Amino acid sequence: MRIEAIGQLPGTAEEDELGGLLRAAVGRLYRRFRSERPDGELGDAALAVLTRLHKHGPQTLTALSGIDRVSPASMSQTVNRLTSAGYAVRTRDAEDRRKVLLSATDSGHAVARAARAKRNAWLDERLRALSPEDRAILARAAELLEAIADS
Amino acid sequence: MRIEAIGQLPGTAEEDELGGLLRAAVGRLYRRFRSERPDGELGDAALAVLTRLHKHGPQTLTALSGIDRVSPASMSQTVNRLTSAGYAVRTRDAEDRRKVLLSATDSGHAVARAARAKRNAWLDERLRALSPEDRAILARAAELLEAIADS
DNA sequence: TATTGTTATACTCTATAACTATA
DNA sequence: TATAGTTATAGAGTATAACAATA
Repeated sequence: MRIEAIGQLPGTAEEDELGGLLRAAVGRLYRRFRSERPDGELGDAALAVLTRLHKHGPQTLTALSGIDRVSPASMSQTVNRLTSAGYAVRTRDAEDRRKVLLSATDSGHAVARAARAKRNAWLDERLRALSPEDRAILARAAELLEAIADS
Repeated sequence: MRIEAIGQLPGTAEEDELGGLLRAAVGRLYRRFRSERPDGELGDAALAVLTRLHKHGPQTLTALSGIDRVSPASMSQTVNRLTSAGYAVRTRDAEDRRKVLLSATDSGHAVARAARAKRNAWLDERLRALSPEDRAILARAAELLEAIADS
């Protein structure tokens, strides 16, 4: 606990506080999202991968693991849950046979659509209650947060 | 930049899409936060609880589980990790002996301070790179996201 | 040798069910 | 009976280490 010595300088207090507030808000909202999961459905990591395959088409395992900053080993296991459920398939790349392309199956696409509709219902309801200005702020914030996650 | 859509046709596809974009951004950033965890440190759930005890003082178990929308059983186990590490203590409420008050220990407070400094370093760096306008947007967005998580 | 992916193992986080203790 | 909390058990998600296959 010697790191206590790292004090926050007065001049940087505001943005320091923004970091803490942002982290807390993202953490709480993420856990809230997770708590909305209906029984027997895919977990959040698997659904995020399936949604990506649904929206952006086939991807290699390494690409998927890079996107979520997760180890390839971890992503391989998440993909196992999708293939076991019949929502995705592995295809060997013909040109570079080390690579594996993941694709959503027909039922995978259907599940991705349905899950989004169900799981975002309560979020959409809350967004509709906001002013157009606040929605615009959140739209811009979503872009900024994605950019930060990408960096 | 979707922010230009202010005042245009609220009620249709745009806010629908906002929900999906917001969920994706929050999910990706949360996983990014989690990937920054140094080896041997507390997990994100345990650190979130410790940070809360550090900032807001002693709380009952039920209160903590309500804040993170987690079952009391789950929170009890998260608290077990904190007490095992010596970062928090349980105290029986004298007036209602069913209740348990959780408090951060001295080393718990120190860890909360240190962990915040270490884990937010890269986030603070990215926030400093933004324009004051974008930081203001994120500050307001943090409030909105907290309010949504609370609702 | 380097890259791509997998399996084995272990830890965190979460849930439900069954339980104790107190009100 | 109702409330506050715990323990037991199981599943999702993650990591590292060790491995195989291909380039």
